[in-house]
Amino acid sequence: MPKHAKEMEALKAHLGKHQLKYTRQRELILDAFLQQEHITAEEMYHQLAKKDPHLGLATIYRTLNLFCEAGLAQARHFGTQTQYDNISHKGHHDHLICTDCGKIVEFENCEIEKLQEEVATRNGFTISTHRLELYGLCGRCRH
Amino acid sequence: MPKHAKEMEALKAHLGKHQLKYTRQRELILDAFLQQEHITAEEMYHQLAKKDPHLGLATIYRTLNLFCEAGLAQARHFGTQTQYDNISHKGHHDHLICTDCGKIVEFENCEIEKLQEEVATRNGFTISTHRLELYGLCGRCRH
DNA sequence: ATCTTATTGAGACGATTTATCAATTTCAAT
DNA sequence: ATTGAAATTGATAAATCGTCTCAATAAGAT
Repeated sequence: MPKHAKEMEALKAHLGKHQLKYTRQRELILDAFLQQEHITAEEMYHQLAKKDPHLGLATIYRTLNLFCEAGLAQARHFGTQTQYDNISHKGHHDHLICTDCGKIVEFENCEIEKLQEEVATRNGFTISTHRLELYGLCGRCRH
Repeated sequence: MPKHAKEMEALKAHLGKHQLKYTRQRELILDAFLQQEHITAEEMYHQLAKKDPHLGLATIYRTLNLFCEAGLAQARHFGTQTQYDNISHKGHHDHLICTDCGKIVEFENCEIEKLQEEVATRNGFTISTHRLELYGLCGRCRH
């Protein structure tokens, strides 16, 4: 049984529903993508540079956007680049960031997420992912 | 007394501290900016196109970035563009963002903020600001 | 008023992403 | 297995967004 059978089925379902085709390139990109928490198109391009067949950068972009439409990925614009987040790893997108030394601490808090759901429901939204960043000074930099 | 006296003072304080100058352009852009919840550089460029003096797009970008450094604005990347959020009266700015149509709903939730403080304290951080974005589908786009 | 320094506007530039298009591949129907 | 219509690919051109450059101008201290 392949490593990412569940996600591969989800992709195939989406392809079938939209008269799209299952290609070797899409399989390669899916495999690489599911091993990451998040990745940019450029990073993936270099990661897969040596694979056969050779993958063009345009194909990487097209395929990552396809994953977004299929519900496997979510694009997030950070700085000048676009990060493609792996939805199946979701839940760990929260960060404490020290504005002085740049230190980043990851955390997860179920209570906050419950409250987020409440806010979303109250506004008619269905949340697929979120991003929470707390900026401040870490213990060492406060002195 | 000018409409945005408080914010203008905050800007002047920042300018003074960094040997920067208070120009007619910066005043115009500040006035326009404070009347918005959030705006892109391009939108502001068109809004101010008829003003005297004429404002170059580069100046708009430079000035909005200056506002970020001065703590009056916060940049947020959505879609292909950068939104500059007005954080001058609200100390924070939380968003529900529809990933389909781009609709943005603003909200605030004291309980979430209390929990954020707890997380920060537990990790030795002192928070100065934060960013919370919930991504998903709005009611209209869910069908 | 003068002088130093920051700022401006216009356009060049750089980085990222999308559009174009001929050649190739998929896949359903023979 | 072969065929053939339709989707996909890779290379590159083009578009988009934001920053950089630089000569001219404006701010503000002396």
